[in-house]
Amino acid sequence: MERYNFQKIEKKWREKKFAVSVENKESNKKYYCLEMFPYPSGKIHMGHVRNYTIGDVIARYKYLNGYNVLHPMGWDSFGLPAENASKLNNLHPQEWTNQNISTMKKQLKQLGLSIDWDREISTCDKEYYKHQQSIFIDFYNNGLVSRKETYVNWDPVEKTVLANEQVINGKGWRSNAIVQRKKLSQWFFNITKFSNELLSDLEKLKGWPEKVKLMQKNWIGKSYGCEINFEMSESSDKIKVFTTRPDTIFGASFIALSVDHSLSKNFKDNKDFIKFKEDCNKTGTTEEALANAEKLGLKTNLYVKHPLIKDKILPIYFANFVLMDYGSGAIFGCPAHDQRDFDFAKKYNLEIIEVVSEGSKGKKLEEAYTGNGKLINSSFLNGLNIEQAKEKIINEIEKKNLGTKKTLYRLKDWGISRQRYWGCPIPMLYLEDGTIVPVEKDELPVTLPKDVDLNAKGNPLNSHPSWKQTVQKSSGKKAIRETDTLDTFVDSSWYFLRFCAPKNENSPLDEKQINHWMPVDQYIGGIEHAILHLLYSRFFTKGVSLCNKNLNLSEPFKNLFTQGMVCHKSFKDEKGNWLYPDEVEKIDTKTFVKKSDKTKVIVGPPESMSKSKKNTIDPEDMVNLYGADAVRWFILSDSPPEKDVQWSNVGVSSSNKFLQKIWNLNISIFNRKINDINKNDEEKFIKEVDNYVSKIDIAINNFRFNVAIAQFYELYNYFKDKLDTKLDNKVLKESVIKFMKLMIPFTPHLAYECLELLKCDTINKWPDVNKNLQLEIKFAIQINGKTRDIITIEKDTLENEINDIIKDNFKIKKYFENQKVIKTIFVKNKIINYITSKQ
RNA sequence: GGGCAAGUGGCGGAAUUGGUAUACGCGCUGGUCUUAGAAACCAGUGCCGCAAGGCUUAAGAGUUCGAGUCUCUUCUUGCCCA
Repeated sequence: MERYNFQKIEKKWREKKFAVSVENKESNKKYYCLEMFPYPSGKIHMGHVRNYTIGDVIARYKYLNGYNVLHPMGWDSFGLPAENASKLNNLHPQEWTNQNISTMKKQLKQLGLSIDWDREISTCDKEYYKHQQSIFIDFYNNGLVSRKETYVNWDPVEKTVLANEQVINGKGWRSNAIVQRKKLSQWFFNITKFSNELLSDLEKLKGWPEKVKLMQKNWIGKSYGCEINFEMSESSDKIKVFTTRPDTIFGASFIALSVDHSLSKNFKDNKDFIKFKEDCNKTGTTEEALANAEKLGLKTNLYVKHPLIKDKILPIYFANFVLMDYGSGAIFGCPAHDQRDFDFAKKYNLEIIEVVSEGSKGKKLEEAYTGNGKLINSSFLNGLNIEQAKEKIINEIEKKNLGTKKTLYRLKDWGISRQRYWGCPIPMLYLEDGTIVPVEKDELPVTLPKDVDLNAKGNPLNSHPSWKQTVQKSSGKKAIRETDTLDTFVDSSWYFLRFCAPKNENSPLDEKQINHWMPVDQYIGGIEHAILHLLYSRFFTKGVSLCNKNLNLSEPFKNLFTQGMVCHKSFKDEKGNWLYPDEVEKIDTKTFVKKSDKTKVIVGPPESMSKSKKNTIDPEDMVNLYGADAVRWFILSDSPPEKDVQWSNVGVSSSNKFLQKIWNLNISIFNRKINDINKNDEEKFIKEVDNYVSKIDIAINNFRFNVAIAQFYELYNYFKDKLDTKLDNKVLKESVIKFMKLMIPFTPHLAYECLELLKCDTINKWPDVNKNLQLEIKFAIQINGKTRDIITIEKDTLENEINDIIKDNFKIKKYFENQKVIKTIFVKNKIINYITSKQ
């Protein structure tokens, strides 16, 4: 028997561009299957293999079920790693990126993915980013872009702005330098214009994991509270204070202001204040940094009147934990019920008045109490719970004209300026008269210059000798280009729209195609993008709909699936150096040694594959050794797709062996000689196979690929037993054809080869799925809730028939001796339970 | 500190959603074949017990004829937010 030669056969089908699932002209059902596109970092990794294999199973499954399937792929190809790599290798980011794309594309093709490569896009390609600039200008013209002075996380070594997630424990993620606060003029997308929609539309997303929706909800962070005006004690000036806990107003003991509060101008020449402001700017801007930093304050000589307690005055401080861009830049401190205020009050010896109590009176507070309870020491609020008190105090404040109810979101506008070269230039001009205007659309694209010094500190576009000098076309006025580039999250916030018509020259967004293909029916990617990428994409979808009335989109991704990571053991030698898996040799089940000198190796637990721990496995090596089908099969078989999977070379090797067995099963159909056919078992056999078809179909639909694969093993075992029976070869062959069709989404090369061999003429049609075909079932007999026997009976056997069947069952009989049955519970096709008691 | 998941053999995991716990795979053990090994094939494999049988889904309680599944308490792990 000829062995299955995966090298030869995978190559054959790859070259045929087999069943690329794009168009299926007869059908009008559409299905848009999208996996998160990769950053072209060099080579694909196992995470990509898992992500794209899952997507491919779905795309092929839907295609076989008669859908027109859009299954595109592209490259998220702008970003800092290209700049860093080019500094190391003296290679231009463009060339480095192109090389990586070409390597990774070859590798993806090896996996046999049903991707429509005619729609390939790359975000660093000016054919892509010119459209992005056009969308930016539309957003600008529709009030979705603004320019604001804000504090940013500044990395003093990299001389660049860091996103919050790039700040780790107050330090830059790359440089490890202590991050500073720096005021910069930045471009923003006004994502907060959609705060409420972004929150409420989450309810529409029935096909998203609850976990992701919850994370988004917390990120947007809607809360309500109120603004209260505190009158100064020495003048009629007022300070507007925002709070989410107006119920604690009677516990207020001080006012804290941001150093940027308008009142600070009175102190601009005060030495203490200048020093204090400098100190504040040494802290980062993340909530975590603010929470962990020591609470510092600077007392002023000013006081406000308490709005509800006659003759009570509160001191005013500047404080480092109050930020101008949250609320109004001023808070009232209620130390008893806010930990920051508590720390502050302890440090500066301020009054701590308890106004919410659990009931355990008399105890001295060791920390702020933020739990539920009843109001005390609060005049007309006494006795109410927090929610009631909030409502009542807000009413009272509004009635007395002291302030207003406000809804507040934790979500902030999206800062999109980056002081970097390898990104999409922001198409804005600064004219000599100080006005700022967008580049005119017929002047697009604003392309990146090729000759740039990446080793210069700061922004390379800014230090370029001539690039930023230009003129405004219509007026001929001299202008300076914006030298910041866009955050690369912008690039990935609309690529799914561009895939609908990637070659449309006239418009970034082809209305007809977008209205046809959108929303994405299934989006698949890592959980690490649960918040930002998905939120930004949702914002963009709403943004482009606002700018273009012919687009009617509210949400981009109908169904979302987040797959788990690929993990592997890590290895360290005795000195603590990380070792690659191929530097290690297995001696027995538990012992590993270093290949080179046979010294002991310490084995670490399975962890997400990472270059730093050297616990990576190169997918290309695996494909060369075991074949793409075996790699695909293994990565789907070993764990549910939403959970982490542990890579195992033994596992992929045994996948390869199983595929060989499948091949042998197909070959044996041709070698099988049956003279004496017995028709009796035929019906049962066909129904049993159809039952597996149904089970596998359900498993695929529910993304339970590991379960589907277990069913495949069972089905194979079932077939193997039938080879030696008197079953008609024709019947067997028809059933093997069904089997191979079910395999297409998982192992397309092998499946198509087998189907060709079997001369199947409905190659791209999924087998019919008929449910509940089983004729016989296993049935449990219980006595007092304990299973005493399992019998095989015809489906839908009735209770009295069961009683007859088990009458003489010796396993059961003894339990009825000296007992009477007092109750029977019968569940059709499942169990019968006899409850007995002594006679 | 708050929120959300999860905890099943030596390992990855399954269990039709309250009805046969441990499917399927890996590993391991024994056997056939082979000079030997690999591969392939056959058999076995939760724990205790010679057996009949008993026990078992992190631990403990509860609801139920019946709980891996529901409720409560505790412990452990992971993720997100602080």
